[in-house]
Amino acid sequence: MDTFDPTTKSSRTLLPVDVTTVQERVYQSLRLGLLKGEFLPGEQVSIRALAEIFGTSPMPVREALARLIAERAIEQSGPRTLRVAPYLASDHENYIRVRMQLEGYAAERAASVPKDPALIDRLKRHNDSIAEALVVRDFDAALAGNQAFHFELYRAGGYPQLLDIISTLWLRTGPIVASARKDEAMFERIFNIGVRIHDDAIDAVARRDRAAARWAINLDIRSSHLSIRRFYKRASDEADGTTE
Amino acid sequence: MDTFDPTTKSSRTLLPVDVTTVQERVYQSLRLGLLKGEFLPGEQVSIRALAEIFGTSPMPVREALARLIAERAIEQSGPRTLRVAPYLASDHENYIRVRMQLEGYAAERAASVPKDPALIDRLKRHNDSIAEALVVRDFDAALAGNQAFHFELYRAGGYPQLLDIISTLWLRTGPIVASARKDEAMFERIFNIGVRIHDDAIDAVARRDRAAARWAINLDIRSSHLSIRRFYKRASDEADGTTE
DNA sequence: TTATAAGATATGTGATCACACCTGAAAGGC
DNA sequence: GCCTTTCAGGTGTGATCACATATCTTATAA
Repeated sequence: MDTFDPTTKSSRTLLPVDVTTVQERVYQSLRLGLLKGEFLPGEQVSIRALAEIFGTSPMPVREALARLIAERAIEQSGPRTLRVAPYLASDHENYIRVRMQLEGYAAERAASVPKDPALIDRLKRHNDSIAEALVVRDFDAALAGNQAFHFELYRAGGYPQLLDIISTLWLRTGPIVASARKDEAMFERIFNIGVRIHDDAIDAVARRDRAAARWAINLDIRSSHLSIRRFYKRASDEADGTTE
Repeated sequence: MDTFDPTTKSSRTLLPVDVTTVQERVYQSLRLGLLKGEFLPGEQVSIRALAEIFGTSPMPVREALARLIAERAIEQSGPRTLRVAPYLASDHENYIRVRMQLEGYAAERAASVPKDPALIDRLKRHNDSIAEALVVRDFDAALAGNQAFHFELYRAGGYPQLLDIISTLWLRTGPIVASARKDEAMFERIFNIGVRIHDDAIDAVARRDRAAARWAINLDIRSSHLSIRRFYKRASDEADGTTE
């Protein structure tokens, strides 16, 4: 057998090269960008412009965008125009309700799993990282920590399929939440409240109290939603004021 | 103004031509095929082969498949191989649980909406169409009627977003359910039971009994699931028997 | 100065080609 | 006869080109 067996030559320190497809990397990059708030809701995107940024041909971008369109993170606003899903008050309200159902259920599941001290520890660390990010006003890190906390919790429930659906919902609402960071004071307040609610959620999981876990997560979703809705309401009011 | 105004010339009887994109039609066609059971779970699909069937270039098929991959209806089983999502017992079990959460919630919502006799009438018609299809053993029609019934119900809940998520779940489990039709006796039994459960669901909606509506839909999902799981169990047992 | 029209630019969509790679069967050697 | 090798066909992937059309800019005329 003259084939190369990586296990016998592990001393070589040759790391496996990134073998994923270009399209996949573009997709992941766009996905991360959407979650980090690098795109504004309703912002128009162009295949060629993105291809230029990524340094690829338009082809991989096209397929990545096709996937994002299927996930409703990108939408076709016209015959030949693509844009990030915009903020629509009533639509967003519905997404929040669905998220409460799904994420509440996932939290319930996480709380009914056998006790896992390591899980509790990881959740606490994620939550601490949010608090630490807030004191240095690093909102990118706070956002990332929040996401890490929630998905750590949902992953504990043990449904990869459920996690999958939840993550597409985060992708849709991602730009909307992230771009509310323009109001730093509000953003800070959201996360300060969030950290406390997360503590309650951690307690609930530690006590294996399913109802309390669901309740905490639903409160977390709803409370941040209320602030964000107010943010967009104010923004649209101001826009009305300046145009007339 | 020399532009053509369709409203002033409506007497011409010229119907608006289908202006949708080729990619969109291919996508819808594949989607319908998956739901109708024209693809087997785990069946390998090829871009070029499908393009030949549709009479297009590979391009629109590529993008349509990219969308279906994002919806997890098609998956990449190898470096350069695409296939319809296969049946995996544990995965399917999880999908059923998620479906019960989501569709149960949608049914609950439909039952809490103001009374709508027209809705009840449409639901009854869909359910009758299943029963009628069964007596002539038209399983395609029964499958379509079942789908029409469920989505009519969920649509009544008034969450387009929720409907959207549910429909992607149906797309994933579609080939699995549809190809169980090979066992006609079992398929007939599933739908005979289903029709009765649907009656209960209709009653629940008419009475605006949210809990009963959720219970009926969950029973419908679970009961058909149990039969289908047994079908695949038997199929894999037989496969084991023939190979050894 | 304003409104209209014409041109330039940029858009997604579809087709075609090139490529690396995997999988199959057939041909060769033991 | 059985194993190995080789080669042909088919695969998704990426790049490039052509096209119709929407949008924005600029020039022209009132």
